[in-house]
Amino acid sequence: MAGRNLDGPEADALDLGAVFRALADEHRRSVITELATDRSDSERGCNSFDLPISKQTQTHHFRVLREAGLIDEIDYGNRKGVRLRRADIEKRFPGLLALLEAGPPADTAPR
Amino acid sequence: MAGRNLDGPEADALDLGAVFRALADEHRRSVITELATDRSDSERGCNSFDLPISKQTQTHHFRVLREAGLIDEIDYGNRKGVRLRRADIEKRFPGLLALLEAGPPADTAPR
DNA sequence: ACCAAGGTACGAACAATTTCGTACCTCAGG
DNA sequence: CCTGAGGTACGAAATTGTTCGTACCTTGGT
Repeated sequence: MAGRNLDGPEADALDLGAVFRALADEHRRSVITELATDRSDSERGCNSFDLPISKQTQTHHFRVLREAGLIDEIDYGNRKGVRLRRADIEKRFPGLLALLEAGPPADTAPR
Repeated sequence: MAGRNLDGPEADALDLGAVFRALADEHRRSVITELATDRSDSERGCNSFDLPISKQTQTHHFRVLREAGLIDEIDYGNRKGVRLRRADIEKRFPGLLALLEAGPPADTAPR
């Protein structure tokens, strides 16, 4: 079965406020950072991120990410797939994903 | 008298989480967007943004922006100046400020 | 010395967010 | 058909964030 896409906003309707609010949470930002780092943009399982939070809370966070337009969620009934909306994000907010990769505190510059 | 700079984080220590949390609020984002749009980077008075909130709340928001490293606050005693830390932001998170100018919902594409 | 304007400190009220418990749904595999 | 794994719905508790009232500080002007 092909799995049905749960709907988020159109590419042109991505709202910077919603995106920043979504990325303000550490758990959600770590998910997007991980997705952004994988240049193959392959679909990931929802539980492949091992977040240190309950599954109910994960449901909440993935919903926030989808409603912000950052990910697609594919519903297979008893499991769920996640895919980064890289093209849409890059079109609307070019460079945003690159920031996430540059995000971690500068431990890379030990003077 | 020259005014004393209130201290925020070093340029290298800017944290993406703190920055996103700071920009997640509409009032704070509007301030940074306004500063980012002005390429002269001149110092602004704190009350030149006419935010629809009380001055106590403004104090709170400007403090959040300073602690995130986005602005410098210059204390003159009975009034305060604000300046965007453009160079530091661009160094640590290149392209971030450009996103703010591209931020408003796409009303510019009426098909 | 006084006052008004701009700003801060502290604290409380209010609102939003994060988290999880309980109960339930869906599908794959015996 | 039963069970287990993965996921959602709903609601409540806890945490965090926003807002402002009251009181106070600082400086420039009168």
